[in-house]
Amino acid sequence: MEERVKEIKQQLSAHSYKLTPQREATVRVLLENEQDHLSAEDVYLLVKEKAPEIGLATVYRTLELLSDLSIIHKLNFGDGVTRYEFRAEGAEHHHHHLICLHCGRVDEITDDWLGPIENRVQKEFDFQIIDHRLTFHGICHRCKDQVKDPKKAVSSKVT
Amino acid sequence: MEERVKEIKQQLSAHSYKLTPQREATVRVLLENEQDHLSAEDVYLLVKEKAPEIGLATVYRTLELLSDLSIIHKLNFGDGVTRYEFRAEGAEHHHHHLICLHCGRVDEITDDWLGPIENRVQKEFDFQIIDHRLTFHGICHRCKDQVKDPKKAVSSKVT
DNA sequence: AATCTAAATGATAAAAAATATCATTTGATA
DNA sequence: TATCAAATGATATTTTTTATCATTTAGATT
Ligand SMILES: [Mn+2]
Ligand SMILES: [Mn+2]
Ligand SMILES: [Zn+2]
Ligand SMILES: [Zn+2]
Repeated sequence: MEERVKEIKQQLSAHSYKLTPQREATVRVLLENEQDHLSAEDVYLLVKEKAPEIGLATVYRTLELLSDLSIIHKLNFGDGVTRYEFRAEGAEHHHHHLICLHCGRVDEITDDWLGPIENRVQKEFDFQIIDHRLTFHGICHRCKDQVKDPKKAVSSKVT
Repeated sequence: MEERVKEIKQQLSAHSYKLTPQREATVRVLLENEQDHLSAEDVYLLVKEKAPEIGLATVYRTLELLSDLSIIHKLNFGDGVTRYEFRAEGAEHHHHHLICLHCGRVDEITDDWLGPIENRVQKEFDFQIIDHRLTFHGICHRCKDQVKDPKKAVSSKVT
């Protein structure tokens, strides 16, 4: 935790940004909720608990900054809000997500399974891949017994 | 074109919805721009050209209806607006997209390349897949000569 | 053809998310 | 300690989407 914060401080200084108390509080909230996918509003409410004077705009600005520096990733699960998550250590690409249409939970595939497909894309489309987004929508293992007809679980509300 | 419209009319009636003039105009705009990925605002402006009296709310309602009936797909390319496209004939799943970070163009992979990965997901995660979203961000074949260092083309603005 | 009625529409208000503005504060450096 | 660009907080504004509601319409029923 402390090491991660220090590391981020260095990443910021490397680009001559300061790790202000507000930024540090935001970073800590993100680290403490690393397995979640928090929205800016989520982060704001959590940061307020430890730094009540922080403004929403600062949270947005900090998230944007961390995203620009590739310290965190911006995510969009099609529910109308941008979500954020820490980027794993050496992760080259976004990892994959499994979104349950029944309970809403989000699971992760942290290994990159797209290698072979990306080779095909580069070859067949002459498209140089920089990053990707892969999300599966379906029924998670926790819900499978409660869902009789999975085909009826509509994903049309999700983009 | 006429057959497609008639077919959609039947899909609507099957759920006791009417193909009103406004809905038909909207459907025609979507059909005439089938290879694009139009936003609601885009559709609205195009529909206005042939049916100037239409209201924006009606366009939103129509797009939502067509999406609920799985006649069109809702898309989110992380640029802040929801986009829409006709669903291909027998398409089970969303097709894949290649988004160029340099020119913004969107190309498509209409074949479903995710079969093997989906099998792994179902097996290893006990997750029953209903649909998926796969997008690649990178440099398209048209732009590759203009982009010296593709690694620098940042995708951090995109969710 | 005239009447009826639920569905659909258009205008517009409201909500929700994100960004812009600007006066004030802060923190690294001299 | 004084300086000053960077950062912040409050809040206005923009943008996208949804909700509300009075009015109109399409299609069924006489
Ligand atoms: Mn994740
Ligand atoms: Mn497409
Ligand atoms: Zn579930
Ligand atoms: Zn391009």
